[in-house]
Amino acid sequence: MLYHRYLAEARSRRALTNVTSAQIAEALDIDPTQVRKDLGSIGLRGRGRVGFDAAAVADAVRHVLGFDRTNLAIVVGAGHLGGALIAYGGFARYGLRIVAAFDSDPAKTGKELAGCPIRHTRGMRAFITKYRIRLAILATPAEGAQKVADRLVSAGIKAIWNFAPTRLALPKGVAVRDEHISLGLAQLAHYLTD
Amino acid sequence: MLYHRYLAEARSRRALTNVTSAQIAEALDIDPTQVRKDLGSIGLRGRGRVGFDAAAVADAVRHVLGFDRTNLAIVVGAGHLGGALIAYGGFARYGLRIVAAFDSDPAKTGKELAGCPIRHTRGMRAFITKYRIRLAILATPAEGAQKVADRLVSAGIKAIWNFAPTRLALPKGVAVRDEHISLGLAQLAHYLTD
DNA sequence: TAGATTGTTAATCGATTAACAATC
DNA sequence: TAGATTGTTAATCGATTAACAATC
Repeated sequence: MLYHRYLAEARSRRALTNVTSAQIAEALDIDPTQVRKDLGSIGLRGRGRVGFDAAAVADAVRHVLGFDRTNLAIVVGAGHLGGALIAYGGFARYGLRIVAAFDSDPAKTGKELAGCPIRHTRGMRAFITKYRIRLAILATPAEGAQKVADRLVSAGIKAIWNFAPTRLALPKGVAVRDEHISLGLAQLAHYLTD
Repeated sequence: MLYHRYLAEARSRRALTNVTSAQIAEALDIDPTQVRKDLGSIGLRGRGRVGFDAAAVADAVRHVLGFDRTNLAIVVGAGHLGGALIAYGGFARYGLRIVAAFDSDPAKTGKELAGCPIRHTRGMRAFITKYRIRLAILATPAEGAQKVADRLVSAGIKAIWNFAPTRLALPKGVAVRDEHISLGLAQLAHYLTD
């Protein structure tokens, strides 16, 4: 949901206590009725002539999105992209804590990046088991991705955030979210050729 | 569209000459009728009992997506993420050619990364004008993003691929594609808390 | 009270799916 | 010819929008 970002921004700009469905709708470019329905569906009631309690909405949205619970995660693949994901501290406020990165290249392992240790993939399974990691961020090249994913799953990973530009075949019960960035590129390229 | 990736993969696996709407639908988990409609809408006709000419479909899709025309692009922000985007060579086959990167930190400028020169943002406007760049990839922190975007637009940029975790306000006529990665995270986090 | 805003039901719109004659 | 697959029209489904009485 997009509500989260809007609320975070709006509240930081000015300390507003109430927000109407019309305001949210305006900012997000959707229908006010839609906003009222969404908010209603997660148990929020507004007040006539006043609107919704901004803080309550923000909290409820955070809760629904799961951002108020911390998930431990590992990054696999400490190349440029993996490094970017590790170094970007912004995931913390979404409840994501990257506790380690793994790479098969000994030249990369043994160091730290932004406080995050980079280990060799040898120890990956043991680490996952030991810390009961359920979420893995896959930032390897496309080639090895499927193999790595299989290993992750067999070690107990329940959700994979896939940045490798390939489609993974995974058993049911494991959630995957493909971040195929090139799709966005397609839209822009299309626009430019008009 | 997702057709592109499927076709590229399918054709590399085995040299197939014909492909049926059912096959594509199966692989992409959509309805066969949908596939026939989409293909029909871009002028492709299939043949009864045979299907579609795989090569023709691949070409037409590439054309519609604009991947058969090369777009020059610059990256702004040569941090971890910017570096990842530069180093990842995969955009070339989508018709994107990153010709330079810009950063305001003198410690980063003057070098090359994967054959791509990293320059100081001072010279950005002149560069955009000189090479008639229309597409910019924004990989700065959220804070400076809006300012950078404004400068890009005033220099003639027509499309911005925004990786900065913020919403940009831009004039009409400039296309923006927000790559808010955290949305994917939200989905996964939600799954894990079930 | 008066009026803005909600919650919800009904209507519209579009997209997805089913059905089937036409085609190769 | 026989049969698989298409192209397209019709039906279904869901999501979005409009309308309006209830509420604060």
